[in-house]
Amino acid sequence: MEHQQQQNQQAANDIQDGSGGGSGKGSFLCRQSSTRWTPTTDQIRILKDLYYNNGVRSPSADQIQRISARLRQYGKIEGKNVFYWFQNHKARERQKKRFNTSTTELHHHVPMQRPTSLTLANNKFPTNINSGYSPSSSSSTGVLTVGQIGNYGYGSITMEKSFRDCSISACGSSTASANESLSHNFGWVGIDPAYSFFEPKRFIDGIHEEGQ
Amino acid sequence: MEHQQQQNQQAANDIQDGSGGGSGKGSFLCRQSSTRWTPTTDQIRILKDLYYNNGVRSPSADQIQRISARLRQYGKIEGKNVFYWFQNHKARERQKKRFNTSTTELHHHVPMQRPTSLTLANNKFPTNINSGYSPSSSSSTGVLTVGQIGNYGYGSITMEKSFRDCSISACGSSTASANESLSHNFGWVGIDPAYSFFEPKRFIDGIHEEGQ
DNA sequence: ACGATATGAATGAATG
DNA sequence: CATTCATTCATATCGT
Repeated sequence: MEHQQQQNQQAANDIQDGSGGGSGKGSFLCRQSSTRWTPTTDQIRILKDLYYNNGVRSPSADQIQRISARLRQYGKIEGKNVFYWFQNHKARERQKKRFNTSTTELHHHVPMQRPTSLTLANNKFPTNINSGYSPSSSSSTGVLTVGQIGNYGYGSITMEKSFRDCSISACGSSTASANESLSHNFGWVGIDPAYSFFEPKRFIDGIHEEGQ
Repeated sequence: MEHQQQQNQQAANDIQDGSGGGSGKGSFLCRQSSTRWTPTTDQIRILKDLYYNNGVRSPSADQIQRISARLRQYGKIEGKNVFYWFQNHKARERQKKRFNTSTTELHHHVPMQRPTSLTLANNKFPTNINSGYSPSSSSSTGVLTVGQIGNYGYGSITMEKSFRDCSISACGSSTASANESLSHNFGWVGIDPAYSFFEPKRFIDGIHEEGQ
């Protein structure tokens, strides 16, 4: 994300122990050969391309097959990886948005349906996530228009992070009003502290065993 | 926290690294200090308060907004910081507990990178967060905090989208092989407008193999 | 300075 | 589609 961290660890493909027998995760050097898919840079690039430049959000099973087949040349990959990738990418995008926007007026769905494309003339649906994105219903509507997507080049997808700003507001008051005591005025968090009752699950710490 | 280590260094400061000429690590011109959020003591205190005294473990997006807004008084913070904080705190607590639980001679296979048993029994409960305020029985002084948020400097977070993507896709053609992304027609992705929906379950299920 | 540890951030995989 | 868990990377800090 902000700054790719483990993206460089697997620049080459063939990360995960492609060796059939194995599970030789113990191998030094190649860490991560464990169970989880480690996308290569090429794979990620293509996935993002599909996501941002082609509006692919929830590819159909069929598309997933094709995509994974295509990505397989850059490294080991399975259909589910593609599936999860899109799911996660989309979910996190939305989630982040949710963190930082007010909830007071949350309109759940803006019934904005992306044109079934094929209009190729004025077909200019949001090319980047910043612009209005089509909420729901983007699921595999025939988005692609095999003909031409136009929009080559990543001119717009560069949302980057654009560091908030350099202003470092002090917000002094180190101890000024940092006195939220607690147990009483947490209305601002949304929990209801007014009653002494509490959720057994939450408080009884040693019990809720999340085996999972 | 576990045993506060940097708790004192940024007591009031205006968020880490005033840098400027600091050299050292920052040394980036305007880059408001490091890339990563460094919670202030007040922020941590409140977070722990919520965690231990109010049972907040996985705040909803809604709560995250409120919390981060509230914490912003004490320093720069974004929703994702709160989100990650709770995620991490919960996860690590669980991790530690895991060790503790299997106190039996589990010596074999401890893939953990850091047992970190050092601060184990120190602070896993509401006992003392650090500051000297009394948690549960805080005589409910009219704290009022919620009512008026100072909100000094930045009224608007304006944190753009703050997304990933910067990593590779944009212009860095690392391996040069995957060049079809931009100048390609994605016909290979297939456009199956007809049946669009796709059962994840079915797909995932049949996919769960592969492992080799 | 280094090495170890604590912890913020990211993301694959699941589950509801 | 939302949430959560597990893992892992990255970096700030501290101890020696």
